[in-house]
Amino acid sequence: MPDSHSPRQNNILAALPAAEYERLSPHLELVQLPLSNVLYESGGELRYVYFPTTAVVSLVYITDEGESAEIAGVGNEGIIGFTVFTGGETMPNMAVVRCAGHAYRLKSQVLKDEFNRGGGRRSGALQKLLLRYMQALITQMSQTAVCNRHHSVEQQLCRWLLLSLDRSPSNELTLTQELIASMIGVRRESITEAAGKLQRAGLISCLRGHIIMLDRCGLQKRACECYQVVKAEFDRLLPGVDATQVVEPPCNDHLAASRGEKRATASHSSNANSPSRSSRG
Amino acid sequence: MPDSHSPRQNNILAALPAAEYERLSPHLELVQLPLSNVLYESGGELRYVYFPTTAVVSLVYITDEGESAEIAGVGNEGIIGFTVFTGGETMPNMAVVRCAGHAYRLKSQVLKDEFNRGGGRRSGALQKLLLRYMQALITQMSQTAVCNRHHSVEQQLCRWLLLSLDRSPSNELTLTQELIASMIGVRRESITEAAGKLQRAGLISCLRGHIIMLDRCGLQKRACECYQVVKAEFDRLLPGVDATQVVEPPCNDHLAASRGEKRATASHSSNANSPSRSSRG
DNA sequence: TGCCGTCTGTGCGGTGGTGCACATAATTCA
DNA sequence: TGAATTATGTGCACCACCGCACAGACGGCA
Repeated sequence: MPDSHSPRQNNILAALPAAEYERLSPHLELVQLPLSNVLYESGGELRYVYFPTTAVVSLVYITDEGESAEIAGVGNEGIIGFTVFTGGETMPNMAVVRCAGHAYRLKSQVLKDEFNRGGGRRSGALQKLLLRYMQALITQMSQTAVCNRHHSVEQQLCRWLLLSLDRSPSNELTLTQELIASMIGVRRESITEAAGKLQRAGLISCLRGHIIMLDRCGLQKRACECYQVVKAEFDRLLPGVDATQVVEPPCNDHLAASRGEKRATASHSSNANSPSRSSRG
Repeated sequence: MPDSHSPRQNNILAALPAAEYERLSPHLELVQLPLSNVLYESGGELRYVYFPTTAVVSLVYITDEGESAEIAGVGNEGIIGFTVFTGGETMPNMAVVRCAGHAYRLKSQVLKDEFNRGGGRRSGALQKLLLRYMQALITQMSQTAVCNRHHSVEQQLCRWLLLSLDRSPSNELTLTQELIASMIGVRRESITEAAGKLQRAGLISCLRGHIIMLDRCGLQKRACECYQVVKAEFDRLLPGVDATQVVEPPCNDHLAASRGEKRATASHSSNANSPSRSSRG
């Protein structure tokens, strides 16, 4: 909302100790990211890495048949362009701006140098932060895979909206159902139908490219577990500020705040327990 | 086939320069991994990391409803337990042995120390290798997500078989259709049906817990692009030996060897090269 | 040899999502 | 102000996969 920008609005940059931040700071460049802007293409190298502040970017894969699917989203908690420090340079997916906003960019080489710097035997704080973020990103991708396999469009829509709104400074998203459909990887009509249900239930309100969240708790109740799993891992792994930018009742009354004693039913550490897939629903 | 084991059968260990290998070597411990053995549970910490040689391990997530889905597989090209060096320690998924075999294990702390060592300003070879492997793993997870969304059970079965056989020293897999179903995340009957088709087409042969590949090229033709994408990234990112252990005609005649000019359809827009002029009101 | 447990194959109704066609509502623009 | 454009809502036939029930088939073992 405020017109003032600071790199510290990005959680990774915000968590850097002064010395490292000062080294990067002169190279950080504020850029505006309009909706649908492409930060890198499938197989394309990155001249810059991006630290979103208010923008949200999707990692998207397009199949040979032209179908699309979002792999993960990146907001002010993360960075676009990890291939720069993992060393592979390119990826088979692309990065598209899903929510317009701002980001700070940095020449890839600058990040690479700082990542490998880690003077002495203690590795640098930036490296530690980026590695932890990588793990959080992996969790998000894993959950996308699971969600794509097992959960309904409505559940996925709820998860997607919540994860997007967690990264948004307001209760509103500016994007069309068509765009959401291409992210979740289903028909536009399927989103219309699911959104209609949520609307009739008073959870959201849709108006030509604007979606307003009216009842966060309601959305959480309809979302699949994937939302909580991802959010919990982000909160656990990533430093400082809660990803949820807007102040809101935490709504944890009915949610398993103490997640983590799930398995156990299926298998025990010893061995020979094939992961069973018992009942459905 | 040979009864002799060596840590160098794992590609990461094989690619280590002598000095680093010698440091790790005394701590490497050969372990046998029977089918369905669980290396770590959801949310469980790892006392050891594992470098598979002949075993193949799946990262699997079990939903609250008891449904399972494989996130990625790890064979002799990789390592189980990356959370040790990303710093998060635990993950919401579990690691299960999908193909019985051997692996070398290493105390987590030893790996952590070596990872962070990187004496001087050049980071260590192990760190470089592990980071590149992370990227390959991420590609695999991404493709799992895409595949779960858009491709048929038959296509996914082909992909899964190929990726498993690439890591196997023979043309045969020892596992039941039930197990495959739990990995792909579908009913056992769906696998039976798809496998039946492949069998009638003469591509594979199934006999009570044994699957033999008869026609690799035929499988590749029926698999979705995901197999090629993952394999190409593994070949590109990971050092040395081709993951395919068995000598086999490469079968690249009909496959798009020159992948990489795909995207474009969805969105365009010039790259975010223009620094925002609103950088300060 | 015959029994039994496990693995594989098959049929059938049900359902969630698809692909298409088209109606209606909001926004832009002439 | 009206027309063109874009976004959303709805109906319908279709299909892949599900859940269930059950039949055969193979292998281990007494």
